Amino acid sequence: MGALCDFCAEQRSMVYCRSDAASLCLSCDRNVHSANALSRRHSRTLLCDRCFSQPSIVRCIEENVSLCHNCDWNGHRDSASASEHKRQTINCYSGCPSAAELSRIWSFVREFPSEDDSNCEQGMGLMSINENWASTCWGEPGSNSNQDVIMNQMDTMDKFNPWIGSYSASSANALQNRAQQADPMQSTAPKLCGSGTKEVEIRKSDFNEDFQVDDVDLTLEDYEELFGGSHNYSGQLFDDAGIDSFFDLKETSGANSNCQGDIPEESSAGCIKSRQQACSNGADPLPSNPGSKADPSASFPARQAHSSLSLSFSGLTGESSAGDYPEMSSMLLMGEPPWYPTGHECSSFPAANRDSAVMRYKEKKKTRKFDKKIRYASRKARADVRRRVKGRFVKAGEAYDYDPLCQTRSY
DNA sequence: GCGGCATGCGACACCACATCTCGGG
DNA sequence: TGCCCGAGATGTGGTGTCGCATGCC
Repeated sequence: MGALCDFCAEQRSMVYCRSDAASLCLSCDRNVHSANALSRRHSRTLLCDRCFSQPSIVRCIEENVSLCHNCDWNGHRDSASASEHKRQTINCYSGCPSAAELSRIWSFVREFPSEDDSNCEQGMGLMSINENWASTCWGEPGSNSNQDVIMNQMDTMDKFNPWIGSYSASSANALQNRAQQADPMQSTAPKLCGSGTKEVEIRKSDFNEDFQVDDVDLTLEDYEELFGGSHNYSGQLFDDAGIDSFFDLKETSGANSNCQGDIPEESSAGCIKSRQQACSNGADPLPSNPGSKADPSASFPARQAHSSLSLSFSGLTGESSAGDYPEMSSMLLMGEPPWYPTGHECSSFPAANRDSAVMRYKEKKKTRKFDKKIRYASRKARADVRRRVKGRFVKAGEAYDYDPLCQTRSY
């Protein structure tokens, strides 16, 4: 039995709307997202069958369950047999499709009740089933945002798999190995990376494209700051205090760590906090002014030189975009590929645990600071359709310059 | 090195009103 | 104890404004 619908609290929730941060039953999903043109653009996907709290990104054919990235990763990473499970990416959708349409795009789900579509104002006219989107397609494809990076990665995953729109753990591992083996800053030679089921040739140019190196936000140095100081503390990452306690530890011990030798005198937590502020800026992920506060690499020249793995993960981070792309922030976290730097002197940290810790840390940080939480969806819906003058709400009936129900704005 | 100016960016106020909360009957 | 009612508080999003930080001359 899954979670109840966040809206009616009666029906079992089936889909997850990231824009509303809500799990909804199909009926409420259609009602809520047929309210206006804006809400119709919300991208939704199936709810994870395991945690019932995150949007699912893949369908495990073997287990016949839809899984979010976290549950997928946790459920398939360890067992050799489980890792070979065939998984199919789950498309998201917008608009207010009928049950039949949903059944068409999610053919594996047999639970869609047939409902009358009459309550949808414009029905399928505005519906856009994003067949070509990967499971991490929150937002509009083609926009210059972090999700493109995710899309690239998902596309990359598909390349490793003979059947379109799906991937297996082996291919994910291949991608991971690809990230681990390729040194984008130096080597350009092709490398072979065994996937377990298929060998693929790794071209560094592809790798670089996927990584969006220039899009600086959270670099691997952050990871080193977070987890690289002394991995003897790894166990403490998994207690309730999570990464926060780790910060405390690092503040007291980081100076003596091999990995912290080049760190400026300010505390690691302080560094990260300042970076978060800079990253949360997000309005201009590519600051035109090098050396500005939004350029973390410029703030840490010593550490930049310290690590040859100063790749940017900016496109994958939640904090970089949560403010600007709230509807996709969580998805970014969940969709983050399970790679991480290896070969570093401090990389004795178990890889899987480390990835899990990173994910948990980001999730916690997101909910703590960067995700605007909509407490009352009804009020949001009301505000979405309320008319404004220069951004201010106006009385009903008064002249207005912004009609949210109209696609084109007049100023 | 210092001051003035320009620029960029974050924080915040503003607006209406449906909804929520809470105390009293 | 539970219900009802009314007053007050709350929250919602787009835009403009202000102040601070930074860079340049």
